[in-house]
Amino acid sequence: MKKTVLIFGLLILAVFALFRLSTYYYTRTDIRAELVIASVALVFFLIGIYLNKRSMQRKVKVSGGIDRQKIGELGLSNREYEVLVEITKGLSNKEIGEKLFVSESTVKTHVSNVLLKLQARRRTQAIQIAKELQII
Amino acid sequence: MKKTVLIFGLLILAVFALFRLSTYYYTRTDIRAELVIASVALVFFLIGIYLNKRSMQRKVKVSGGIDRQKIGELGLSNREYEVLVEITKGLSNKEIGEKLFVSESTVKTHVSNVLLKLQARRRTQAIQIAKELQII
DNA sequence: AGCTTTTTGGTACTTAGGTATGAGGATGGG
DNA sequence: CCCATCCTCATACCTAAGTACCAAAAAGCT
Repeated sequence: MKKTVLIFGLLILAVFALFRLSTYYYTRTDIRAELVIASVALVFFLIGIYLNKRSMQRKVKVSGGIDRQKIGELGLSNREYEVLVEITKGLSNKEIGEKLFVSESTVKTHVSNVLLKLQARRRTQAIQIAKELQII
Repeated sequence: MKKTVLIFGLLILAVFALFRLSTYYYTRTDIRAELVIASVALVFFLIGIYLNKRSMQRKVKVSGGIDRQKIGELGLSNREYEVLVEITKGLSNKEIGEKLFVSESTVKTHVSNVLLKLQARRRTQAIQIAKELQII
């Protein structure tokens, strides 16, 4: 957040400096006015692209981020969430057990709890719901 | 594609007109030069944002589009693909049957074929693979 | 018309997924 | 220390998913 403020402050300063500079060139020198206007136009064009790209990137990050708060609201425990993640990768209960070093029974228990908390009837539905809630 | 060319052509014309207009005001009238420069800056700033937004949207569309060609390469038939889509929505075989007005047996056959063609062992894995291949 | 692919559906069987219930060990807060 | 929560695992049971094999109607193509 501090970085954002800093960048924007510097940007505004630079814009102001450019503005002063252009009027200076316009009044005090004999450089052609078209050149001044054209360069100002170019610089602001680039600034527009830059700012827009920044805001777009932020949007992508937000939409691609996972909502950790919602995981808490749903009452999903650590282990349950881990199991959910493996489910979305398409693993079977057995494979999940091997990956997390627990028995298949344990995985089944976790899966059952996950389905309950996500209000899903099948693991495929859990995948869909988890995606909608942006917790994966 | 024609629309894009048209828009860009109009844009370039508008920019050129603006440029001529600004130099005209600058040389022939007594409007303050700062105003001219500032408005040119503003316009080009907005143009920068607009163009950037357009290109971004195109990117999003490309990344969000589904690869129909790949569906053909995989040998997935119409019905099989429809079933795959319903699988990714989290429906059971029975529900898919009701939605597509066929028996559960038929759905099972289609699912089996889909798994074979996607080289998946489970429907959850099929979801994952289909996503990677950008088929859904 | 003859051929291929698709779509449909069935039976029989195996495996995976999911539920219910209980229970013991680990952890952390009051 | 006690209680709640989490994690672990097991048994028993039922349902859904998936496989194998077959078969017939429908659609497309040459």
